[in-house]
Amino acid sequence: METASQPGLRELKKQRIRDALLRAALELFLTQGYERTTVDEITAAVDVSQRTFFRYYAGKEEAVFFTHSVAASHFVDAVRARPRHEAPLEALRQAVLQGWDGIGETIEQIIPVELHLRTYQLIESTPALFAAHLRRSAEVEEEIARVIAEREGLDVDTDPRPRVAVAAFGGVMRVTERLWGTGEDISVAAIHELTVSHLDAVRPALAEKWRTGRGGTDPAAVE
Amino acid sequence: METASQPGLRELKKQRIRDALLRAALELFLTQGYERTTVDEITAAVDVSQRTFFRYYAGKEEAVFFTHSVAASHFVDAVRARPRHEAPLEALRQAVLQGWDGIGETIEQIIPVELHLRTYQLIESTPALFAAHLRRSAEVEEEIARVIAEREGLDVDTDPRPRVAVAAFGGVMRVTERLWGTGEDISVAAIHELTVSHLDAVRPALAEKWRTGRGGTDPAAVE
DNA sequence: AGGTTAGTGACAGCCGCTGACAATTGACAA
DNA sequence: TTGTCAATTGTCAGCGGCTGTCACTAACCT
Repeated sequence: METASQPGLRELKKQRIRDALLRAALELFLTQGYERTTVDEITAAVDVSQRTFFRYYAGKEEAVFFTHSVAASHFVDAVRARPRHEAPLEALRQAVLQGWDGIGETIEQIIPVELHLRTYQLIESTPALFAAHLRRSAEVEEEIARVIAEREGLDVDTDPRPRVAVAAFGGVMRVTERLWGTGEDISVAAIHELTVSHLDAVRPALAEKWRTGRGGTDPAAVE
Repeated sequence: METASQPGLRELKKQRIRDALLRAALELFLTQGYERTTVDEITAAVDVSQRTFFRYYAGKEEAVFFTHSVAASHFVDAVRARPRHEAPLEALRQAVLQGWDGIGETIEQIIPVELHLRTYQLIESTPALFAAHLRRSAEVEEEIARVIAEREGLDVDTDPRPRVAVAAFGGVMRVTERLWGTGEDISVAAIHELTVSHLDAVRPALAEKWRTGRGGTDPAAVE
């Protein structure tokens, strides 16, 4: 139950193993593929027993999403920190962009950012991981919906708008991630740009008259 | 390679086994829970070998989503059949409602509709199934996005609007399903009503000024 | 009737994952 | 330092999902 006072040899060892397992797992997943990598291979690379792996991570899946969990909670915090005068969609937009831009500082303490960014490619190309990713995203969205409801002084169980807004936003974020993750350029700049252009396309996309504003670079179309 | 010409004894037997396995599986899943039901239990109930189950269904998961696949392709067809003058969102809305209202005729030929509707509760309460459901939905959405793009004479890879519109719409549909599937009333009427109210809440939810239109029953708020 | 082929059962085996227990090793006090 | 206690690990056994293989049975076709 210690945080940063006296790491202790025991705690240090644990941290080292946890980290080694994570790196070994990700590296193997990224080179051989997720399914083709067995837990035995991972533990062999770190020289611990298979059982030990499962003591640190609930399964292969959890290793893949370890850094994603960190990023997700940063995102939730970012939404909470947005000024109240911002409209919900605007707050979400800023929080996401903020999350991406700060992904370096957030993740680098655990693993090289590049490794983290590559996991998106892995996730998008591995059905089982893609499914898990969507499920996790859904959980985050439920949390965000409650935050938004609180911001606006609403009850999530009475007013559908918080969940609806977050669901629509989340849907767009996921197509954005997918396009980015299946493309070649996995840079932060690329995801930032894609996010902006997709969010700018939301209102035009929901409008009746698509023939009006062309493409996704038209900012104030409709309404 | 036959369709409906001469069923043949062989084909009949296969159909009987496929159906028996499906019913047994769903019934067991719904009574004992998905994870707590083993394939051996399912095959024991039908009196075939475990191996045979895997010859008909890729896994337990596929059995759960068997009828969902049928419903999904009906939905895609419905979108294709919508008149071209309808705005994308309107076409999607009509197609979904149409799909729900006709779910009886669609599914009843395979299993009792009630069994199908109950699978939603199972899916929403089983993380592994929920994840799989989201993944499948994402696949359908990609297909729908292409249909919408074609309707509007656009290129999905150039204009972000088709995917964005479908993603936002899909996100809302999934929160709708979730609310419905975790509630008590799993009637078709209930999902129809929830769908309508959530879709009506989309535009208000994406507006800047939430303080204006209250709740999700305000039809023409904003814009 | 008899050869062909589809479909099944039986068996072996891999892999993810879990429970149980013994062995090891760090933490802490005498 | 040394002994005790508690935390961590390795080992072993086993379940369940899933797959490959192969012999066997039963439907199909002439």
